[in-house]
Amino acid sequence: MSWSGSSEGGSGRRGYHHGNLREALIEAALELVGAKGPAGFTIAEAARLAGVSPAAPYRHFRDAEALLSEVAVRGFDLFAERLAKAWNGGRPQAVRAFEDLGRTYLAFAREEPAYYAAMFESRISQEAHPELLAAGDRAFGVLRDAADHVAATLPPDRRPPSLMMALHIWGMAHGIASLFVRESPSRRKLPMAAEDLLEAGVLIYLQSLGLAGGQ
Amino acid sequence: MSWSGSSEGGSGRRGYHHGNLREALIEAALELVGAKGPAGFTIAEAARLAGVSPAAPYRHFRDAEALLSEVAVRGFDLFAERLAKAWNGGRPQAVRAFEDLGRTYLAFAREEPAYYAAMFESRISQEAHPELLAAGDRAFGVLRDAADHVAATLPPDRRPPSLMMALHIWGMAHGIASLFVRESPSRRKLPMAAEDLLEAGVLIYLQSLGLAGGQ
DNA sequence: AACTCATGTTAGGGGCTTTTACATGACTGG
DNA sequence: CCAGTCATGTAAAAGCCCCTAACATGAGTT
Repeated sequence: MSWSGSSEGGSGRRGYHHGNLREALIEAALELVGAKGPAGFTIAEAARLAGVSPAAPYRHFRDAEALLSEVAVRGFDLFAERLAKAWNGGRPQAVRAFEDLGRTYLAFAREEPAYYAAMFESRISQEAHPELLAAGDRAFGVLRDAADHVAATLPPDRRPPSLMMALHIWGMAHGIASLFVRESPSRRKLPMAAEDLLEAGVLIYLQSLGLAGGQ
Repeated sequence: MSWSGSSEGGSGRRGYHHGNLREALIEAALELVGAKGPAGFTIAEAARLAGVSPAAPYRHFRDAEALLSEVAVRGFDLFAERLAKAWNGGRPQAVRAFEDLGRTYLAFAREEPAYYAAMFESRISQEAHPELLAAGDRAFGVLRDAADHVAATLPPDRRPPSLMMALHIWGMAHGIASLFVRESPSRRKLPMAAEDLLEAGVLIYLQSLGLAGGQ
């Protein structure tokens, strides 16, 4: 047989060796997780999508969890990048930029369900994949810095611990994302967009700390 | 062979027929989910724990998801019960009781990881199991009522929409539970107990709405 | 041109899912 | 009391997946 000729579907192969299997598998995994959730993804099917035998992936990943973990790491990196862009060093207005961070959090969950699922819904043991924890920390670091920056606009005697602020906002954003943005279709209905819900929550929270909320 | 005699380990059987297989399977599933996460649970192993053949569970549950869904429903019911007990109609002090609700949320995630995982980390399609959605709504109803009650202590002109309040608190509680209480061992370390983190967050939030926070 | 080794393949053991046909025995009405 | 019925169990089997081992290929190196 040997379909070594040409006409490959983008991430195809050119002969016995694929040439870029590792990347092709990551792409395939992302696609599958997006379509069927982290539980629906299988190594065998990813291999099928990449056009190789079911055993080939094991040359590049110890097991299915390792592949999923790589997807999650990339997700965290992309997430951190988007968050950093939204924050933009707190310019032009720190509080406003802080709120944008929240919108961006939810937008990521909404627009990148596959990454989001791999990152937060795939039950990967962090022990076995320390780089995952590191990638997560990089993403949280953006939020942490932003909280620092915002807190610093207050006089020292009324300044809250910025780590606590960051954790509160992260928690609310993550909770709203998990409950109302992600999850299967026809999830619980909200009377408002999740983004607006979060923005209101963040505003109420910041107001309490003495940080003027927009108006 | 026929081990139909006596001496069963609690959920044993007494002959060809188990006698209480449905319940035994639910218990087994709960145990397995607690030990290995929703992904680690299998019908075959639950059947093994119950002492029946791998096909027997299908007399009681359409498939693995249906069994897991039943576990989740029971989890939501237990959750609602605990939340209602913590709220206790808002007595003796509404705001204080409201904070207890938050502690109870996290306590549930901490003390009932198996139920919590089945409820929130098992990716069951709500379409296929509408009773799950209903059970979840019953639990959220407690929070909703509490928010109503707390909001009503404010004069109408400064009264926030109680549904929004409930959603904010639910989101923060759920986010903190998901990020810092559940998840595998050695999860991200916090500088404080998750319960205290949440309580602080709720206090800050309520304060902003003009609801005196404890002191 | 021969060698080496990363990267593929085939084959296979073991496990899970779910269905189908069959077995058992608890209950029920004559 | 006894036969019939049906819920609930079992065994067998097809299909899929995981992961490993032994072997094949061919790209890059010397």
